[in-house]
Amino acid sequence: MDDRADENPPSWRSLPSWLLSQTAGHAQRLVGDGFAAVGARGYHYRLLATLAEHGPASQAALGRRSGIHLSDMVAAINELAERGQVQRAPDPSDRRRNIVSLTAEGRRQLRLLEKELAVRQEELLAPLAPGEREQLIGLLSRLLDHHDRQPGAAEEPWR
Amino acid sequence: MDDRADENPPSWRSLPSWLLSQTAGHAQRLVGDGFAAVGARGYHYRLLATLAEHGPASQAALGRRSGIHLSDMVAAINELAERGQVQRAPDPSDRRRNIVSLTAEGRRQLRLLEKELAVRQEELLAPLAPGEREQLIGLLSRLLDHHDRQPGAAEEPWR
DNA sequence: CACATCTCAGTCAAACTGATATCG
DNA sequence: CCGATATCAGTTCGACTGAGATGT
Repeated sequence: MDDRADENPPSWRSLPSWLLSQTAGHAQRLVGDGFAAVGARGYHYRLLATLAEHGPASQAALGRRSGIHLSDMVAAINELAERGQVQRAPDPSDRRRNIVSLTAEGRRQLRLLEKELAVRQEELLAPLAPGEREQLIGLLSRLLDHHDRQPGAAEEPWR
Repeated sequence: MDDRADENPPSWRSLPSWLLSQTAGHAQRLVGDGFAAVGARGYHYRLLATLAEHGPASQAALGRRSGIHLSDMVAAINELAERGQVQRAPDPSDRRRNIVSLTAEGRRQLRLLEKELAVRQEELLAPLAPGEREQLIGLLSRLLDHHDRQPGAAEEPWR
């Protein structure tokens, strides 16, 4: 009695914040599916990539660099260790620490993940021409830089 | 012994999918804070806006138009009803249905939310010039259109 | 003692699944 | 019996909080 062709786009559909969360949703689904196809999650990739870039590190340092919460590191590292992609070893010079390092298997997995990632970025940006992709990346980068540096700026007289 | 100035940006920071989810995160925080300042959530706004645009409707129809899951509608409508912003009444012509409609209070709240929303969009896009904002909106709209129409195209032979 | 590190347990928000009762 | 509607209960995922044990 009431629907079918009552699909006129809702008023909020062109709000920047809405566009961002919706496209981000699609992006996460695409990339998430890609990772899942290789039995991984996004944070696994971030962890492996961080290890490849900076070399072995304690869990705390890894957390700082990869932006993964310390409390989630335990489980994440366990998962990677079960699959033989990383290796945990006590730090002889500081017994509080576990030194986490990439294994050969981990390097192989990272290459797989990077391949998947590239495919999915392509899928994500499919409707855009090369120049437009650059534009988008540039605009988003500026937004991100701005808001990463101004965590809550202005507003409150802050304490 | 190992960090401090080891903050060179991670390799994935310029991936479109990463930029999207990070900026979307900031956007949701901004908008969410704005709504919270008036005691509301995002889905409250969507509900009120949908009612204002299409008029009174059953919960099922509301769900379809606002993109809110039926299973979440009960709670959402309860919350709005408690605040006197919407009103539930049985549909005389179909006793399965509740007809939900906006109250005067609901219209007032909607105006407040729209004002907050505008302020936060401005904050979100602060670093961009007017022309750039249009560019961004255009590019994101095209991505969203594309992926909304191709829910997962190809792949599975669908059932 | 203050502080860093690792671990575990629990919260929260948003989107989703499944089951049930009711009604047309 | 099929299908839509409303409700309730539970799950998943990510990001986060808090508390603890251990070590420097």
